Amino acid sequence: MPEGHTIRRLVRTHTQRFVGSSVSVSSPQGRFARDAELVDGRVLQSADAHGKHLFHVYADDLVVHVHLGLYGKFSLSAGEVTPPRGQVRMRMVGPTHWADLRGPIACEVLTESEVEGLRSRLGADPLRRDTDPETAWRRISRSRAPLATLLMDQSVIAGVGNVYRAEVLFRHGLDPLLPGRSLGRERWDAVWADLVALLADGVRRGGIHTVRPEHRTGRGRQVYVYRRTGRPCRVCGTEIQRRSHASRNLFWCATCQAAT
DNA sequence: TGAGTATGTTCAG
DNA sequence: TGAACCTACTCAT
Repeated sequence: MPEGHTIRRLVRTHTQRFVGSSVSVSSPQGRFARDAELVDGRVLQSADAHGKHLFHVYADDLVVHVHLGLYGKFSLSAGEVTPPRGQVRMRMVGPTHWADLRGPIACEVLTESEVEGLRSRLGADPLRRDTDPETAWRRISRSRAPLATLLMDQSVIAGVGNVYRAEVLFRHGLDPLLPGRSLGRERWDAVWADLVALLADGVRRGGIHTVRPEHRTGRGRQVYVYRRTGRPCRVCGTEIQRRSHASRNLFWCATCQAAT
């Protein structure tokens, strides 16, 4: 699930397997071929992420920028490099491992200054230590837009997607349609702290698990409301609701999330 | 095997 | 607001 935690895990993996080594970069599919030539054979200096954006920093001010979008996926393999299967946008071959990227919405080479420009348009990232949540609070506390819109706005908070949005609103009993400026400072502080903890947990576990121990039932997906339409709320038993909000699915419990 | 659906973003109208 | 991008998974047949 490519929300912020997925990208952060890629940073970790790519740092372990490729950083410090010369990497062969190619585009079997062809759509990244011209840019791949710019970095092919260079040493990967670092990997980084801001929200859902992934950056591979090579020597000479060249950065591969990847955004997975809805479908994008990296695979990682060790040992013998096999012929590409399907549409491989970018292939990276390091000394011990190789990775294939399929279906991203963005895969391009940028300069450091272009990366700065891109990052300046992104909001606070709960997974970055250097992030400033005050910038997000300023936007939210002045906005008439509903929390459901603000939480998914990458220029407000970077890295939160539809699953974390639905789950964090539930965990704080917040009506998704509550205007940002009605939230209040204390509740915002709690929501932000929870996002930091939830995304960090997602990085550790490689999946989104948001249900507190006292509400868990068996195994399987551990979420409160995301894609649980019509099923009973884990807390109060009310049927989980679904509606389309700005062309995205929004899930919530009308009983637990009635707070105004 | 095929239909339906999805975690995201951008752009046209 | 809807289409496009173009991949993988689940479920029904």
